[in-house]
Amino acid sequence: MKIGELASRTALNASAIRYYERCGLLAAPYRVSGQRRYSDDDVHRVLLIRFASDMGFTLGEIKLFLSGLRDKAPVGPRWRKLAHHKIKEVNEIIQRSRRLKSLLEHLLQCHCASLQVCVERLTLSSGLIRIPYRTN
Amino acid sequence: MKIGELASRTALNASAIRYYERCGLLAAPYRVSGQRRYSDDDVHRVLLIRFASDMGFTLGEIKLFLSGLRDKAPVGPRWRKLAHHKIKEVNEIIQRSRRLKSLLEHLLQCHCASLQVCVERLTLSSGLIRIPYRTN
DNA sequence: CTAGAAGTTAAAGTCAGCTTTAAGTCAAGG
DNA sequence: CCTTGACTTAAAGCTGACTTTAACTTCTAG
Repeated sequence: MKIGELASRTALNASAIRYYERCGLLAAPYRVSGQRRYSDDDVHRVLLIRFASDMGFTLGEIKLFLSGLRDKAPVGPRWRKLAHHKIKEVNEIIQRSRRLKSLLEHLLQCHCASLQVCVERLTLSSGLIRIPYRTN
Repeated sequence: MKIGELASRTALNASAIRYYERCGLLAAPYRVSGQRRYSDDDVHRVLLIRFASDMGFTLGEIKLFLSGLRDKAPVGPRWRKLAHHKIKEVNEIIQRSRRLKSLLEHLLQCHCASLQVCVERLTLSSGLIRIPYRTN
């Protein structure tokens, strides 16, 4: 199939697919008079990339993960390390999201005189905000 | 306090604080011979901004939220709408994160011959990847 | 008084992840 | 044959959230 079909099958823009190729996420496909031709395998690969990207992986990480997929060995140690690291990150995201959710829910149903008061009370008492956890 | 102290107290760069001011997230503070002077209230406000930003709010959203905070009325309908919308978003993030986590955990402990096989099995059978859910 | 740290500005740079543009080439239908 | 739409490239543009730079001024310690 040509790039247009791959694009519509993966709900991506053709330019995004070319971009992935430039980034080394997709191998250069064979061509018919200059035009790229793809297989069903490529559809799967692109969908996998998109999934990972939706999940918050950077293209660089995805490239690493996929290079782990190429060599048909069982899951290697470099790959495992990456995965463990990502699981930690994902756990943090889940925890922080839950905190945010309860903050928002409280703000929606509380009976404070004003948001100002309410947020102040929350942020001062719960330690939600006072502790800087940005580590970069 | 001067901008440097506010910056170190909030673990931000002074330039970020000036940027927030330019964006309308912080009011222009009073000045002593041209230099900005801040109060403890400003520390709280900046920490609140940083928290929200860490939580994935855009600066535009934070501006809206904070403008809701300024008028000392109880939580207004515009604010409530915003909060409801954000809760939905956060729920999605949590769900997707959980799916990613179990995918990663499975990949780490499964006994597939290779990652290739394992991922293929998962992505083909579970619907994890085949259904495009990017709606933008 | 003076060095140097910290403040000021506007404007440009950075990063990711694409998209858009410009200027073409190729393919398919009438 | 001609048009139209899909393809090609390199390079520039976009968005968000800052950071960096350049060229100053102001504060502070010795």
